[in-house]
Amino acid sequence: MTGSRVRAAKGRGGLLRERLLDIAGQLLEDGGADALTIRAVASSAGVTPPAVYLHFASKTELVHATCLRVWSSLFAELEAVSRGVPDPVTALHETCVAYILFGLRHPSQYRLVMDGEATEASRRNADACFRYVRDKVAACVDAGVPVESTTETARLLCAGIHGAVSLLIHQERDDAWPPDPARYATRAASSAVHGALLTAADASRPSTSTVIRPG
Amino acid sequence: MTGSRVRAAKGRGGLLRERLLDIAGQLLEDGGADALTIRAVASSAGVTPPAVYLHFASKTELVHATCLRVWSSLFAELEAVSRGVPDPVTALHETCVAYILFGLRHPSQYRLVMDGEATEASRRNADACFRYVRDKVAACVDAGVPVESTTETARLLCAGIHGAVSLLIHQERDDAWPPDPARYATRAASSAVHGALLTAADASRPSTSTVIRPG
DNA sequence: TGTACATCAGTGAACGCGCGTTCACTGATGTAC
DNA sequence: TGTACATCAGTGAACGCGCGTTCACTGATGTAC
Repeated sequence: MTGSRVRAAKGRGGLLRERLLDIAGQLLEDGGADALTIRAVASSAGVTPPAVYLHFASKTELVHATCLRVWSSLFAELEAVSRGVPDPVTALHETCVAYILFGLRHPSQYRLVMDGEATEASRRNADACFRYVRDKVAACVDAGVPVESTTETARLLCAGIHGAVSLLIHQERDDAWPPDPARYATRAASSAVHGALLTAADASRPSTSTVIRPG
Repeated sequence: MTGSRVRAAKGRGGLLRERLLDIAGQLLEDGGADALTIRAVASSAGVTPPAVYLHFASKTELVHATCLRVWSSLFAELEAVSRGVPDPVTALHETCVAYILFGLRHPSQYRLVMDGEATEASRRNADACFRYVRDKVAACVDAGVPVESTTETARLLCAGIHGAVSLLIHQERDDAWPPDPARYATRAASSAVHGALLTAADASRPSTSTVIRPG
């Protein structure tokens, strides 16, 4: 319903495709996954529903393409943040902070790619994301951080940072909570990194005697 | 479509209500939240859709009642597990393990109450669950475990255990992964407990020098 | 003990809704002669 | 340079689907007399 749309020139049909993806991302951000319908996207683009099928074979493909964009921007943010950080554990921590902040900034997008149905491509991207974190963990191991299994450590770490995002996204967003997203992300990332590395180094279960260390 | 159903006797209309809730839980477990429709529940109970409205004012109320059951069983499992564990950190750890195992055993139920839309009652139950964990943390603090903020520690902990469940639920369930859910739950719980307590005790960010401790 | 009646669990058919998708079409535009 | 034509972006109307929900009804059953 964006009123006066001019029809694309002859070779330029692909322009609408990009526009539809922009709009899909916006609808997702504004109204969540339920707002992402063929009709809403078309209407928002000032076009009729069948026009969408000129560029996407089905709704599934439209959603799929939207997910790919989300993954791309996540990867871009992750890669930007740890560039030039020499200490590998610090770099890992920064990566986790960036991950959490991305999730908090784009809750609907995050939900779509993480909680949405597991298509083949979404699985591949989640895998790539996991491998990215695992590589960061491997760099820590190379630097002398003791872990039993790099893969398991990365798994624990991913669980921690995903949980930090997920818990916040799926709950109270109305109050003044969190008061400071950056602080929350930092502490949650610290908790995930410390927890994963400590657990990976030492298989003992926590008890009062293991967590109270004489200062 | 359970064929030969006998109609309830005169004062016994409430029996169908319980039956509908049993079936709703089963549908949820078998087919996820999308499978939980008025028509499916009715059909599964051998009854017509309007009969459901004799016991629930709307679909929302049916879902709501189903959620209450999930919360109840989660609380019951949590309370059973730490009974009689003297060491408070061990009790906290056992609680986390039980939480994670519950989520892994009932993925669809877990998703419904955690990822579903935040109704007032669902928020109240999530709050109760959080307070339960926080009380366990408080017991650790009473025993001498140093934390800056009990509430924040509990928050980090909940993020960790929720993430452990969520990550596993939303992904690869086909492969032989996890090879051993009990082991996964134990390690993820250790990671969450260690991470939360360590981060709560020491606000420094992780770096290589802080995680490599001379053995 | 027999019968009329109010009660209540459940039925059957239909409603409107938004959805994804299809199909025959239209009309502007670049291109070949 | 002018014109016929193939191409291609998009339209308009309609389809079937499953959903939640409504409404008038039916028929068994416990109860009052």
